[in-house]
Amino acid sequence: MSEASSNAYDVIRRSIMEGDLLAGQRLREADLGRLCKVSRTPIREALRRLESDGIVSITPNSGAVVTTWKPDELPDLFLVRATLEGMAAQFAAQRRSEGDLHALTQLVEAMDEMVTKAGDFPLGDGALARIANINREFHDTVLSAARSRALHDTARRLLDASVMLRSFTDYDRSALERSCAQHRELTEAIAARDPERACAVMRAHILAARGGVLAEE
Amino acid sequence: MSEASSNAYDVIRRSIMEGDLLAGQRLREADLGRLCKVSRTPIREALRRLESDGIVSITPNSGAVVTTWKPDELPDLFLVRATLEGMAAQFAAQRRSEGDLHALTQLVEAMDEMVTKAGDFPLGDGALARIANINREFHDTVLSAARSRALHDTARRLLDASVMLRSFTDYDRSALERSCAQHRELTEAIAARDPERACAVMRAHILAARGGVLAEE
DNA sequence: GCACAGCCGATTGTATACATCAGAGAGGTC
DNA sequence: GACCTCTCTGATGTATACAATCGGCTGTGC
Repeated sequence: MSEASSNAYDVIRRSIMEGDLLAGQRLREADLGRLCKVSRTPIREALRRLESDGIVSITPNSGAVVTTWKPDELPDLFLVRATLEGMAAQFAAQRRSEGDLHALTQLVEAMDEMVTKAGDFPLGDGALARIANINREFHDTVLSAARSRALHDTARRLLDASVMLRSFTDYDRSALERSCAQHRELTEAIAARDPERACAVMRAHILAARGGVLAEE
Repeated sequence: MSEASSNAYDVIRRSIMEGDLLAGQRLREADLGRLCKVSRTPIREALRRLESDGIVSITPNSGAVVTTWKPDELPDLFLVRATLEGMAAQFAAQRRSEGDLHALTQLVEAMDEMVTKAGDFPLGDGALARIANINREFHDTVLSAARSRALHDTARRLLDASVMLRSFTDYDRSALERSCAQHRELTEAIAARDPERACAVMRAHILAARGGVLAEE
């Protein structure tokens, strides 16, 4: 797995996260093999890992597709995410290092810049993909700062699933600015080692996204 | 994956859950292949799935071992589990079917019988493995009754990790009886469609197990 | 006696060939 | 014309052969 397999895993995962492969799309092993320039064996291992990550669904003897979520499953998804990441924010406020804080601050700045300097709305795919990527890294950094293997491994799956939904797609300027402001406030709470506030801000932040997804239906 | 691979997955998983393969033990592909009577290919796929399930750890070019948990990781593990399964119990109280209730009742009866008719303590491995299995099924049934894919998929990993710890190992009679009583009370709360109580009982139940694990150190 | 380099066995990683299965499409029957 | 069945194609599932890598052992030099 040292090279071909983990490389294939990264390539496929990125393709899904960045929206090149859309939900429901069929993933043929031979095609992916050509894409990653390896044989089917490491591709199959990558697909199995992605399945357990929850972003690919495999039907025996039939093949793999990018995982789809039914609209009525989304409220629970975001609620569970809000609970877990809220707990992570709480722990992060208690256990963070200076390095964590530095990383969070940089990610807040980067996202702020992307949003404020953004041109006309709706944004192009490139800009949205970059913003989504920064957003994902921010949340992942909070999860790491919580210093809990159980929490990190568990919450990352849900974070990935949310990013996959591309619920940013038709975010308008005000929604993105609110999101930035919440990231900034969360970073402040973590910097101030205020666990309750960090938890509350994170919950509010994710439940806001939940509201946005529900409104799309 | 229709046959050999999923079969290998089940065999290895059961072996770990039932304590035949202990934490930290090396899992050689060739050995497992002989055990399951298949070639290394499906074994490798099973191991990759088990890794993402969190019960096997794979080091590239080095091999797979049964996942170990450091003592200082356990409090968080049980706390996250308590939160997720508490939420599941809450949803189960709201969304359960009559079938769910029937299954829970039967599992409570089965566990009760195992514990009350149990002979001298400490119990033998066989009796403990059966009790652990019923316990696992009970919790899994609650997760299913919550009717939430995000919650079920997420919480099952932590449940498996807890079962793997075999924290029952030196449960005495009183601890097992308390566990049974809590299962019974939880079933009552779910039957009565009382979400807050169901959540509270589940949290108390899991945090009791957490206390037991911590006391072992 | 100790440290280090190089070899060797064992194990994992990858590619390929073959077996098996699901689904689409043609052809036939009612 | 609708439906059923059969075949056939393309994909996945498995086994095996080969390549790459790791860890321990041995033997040498100091």
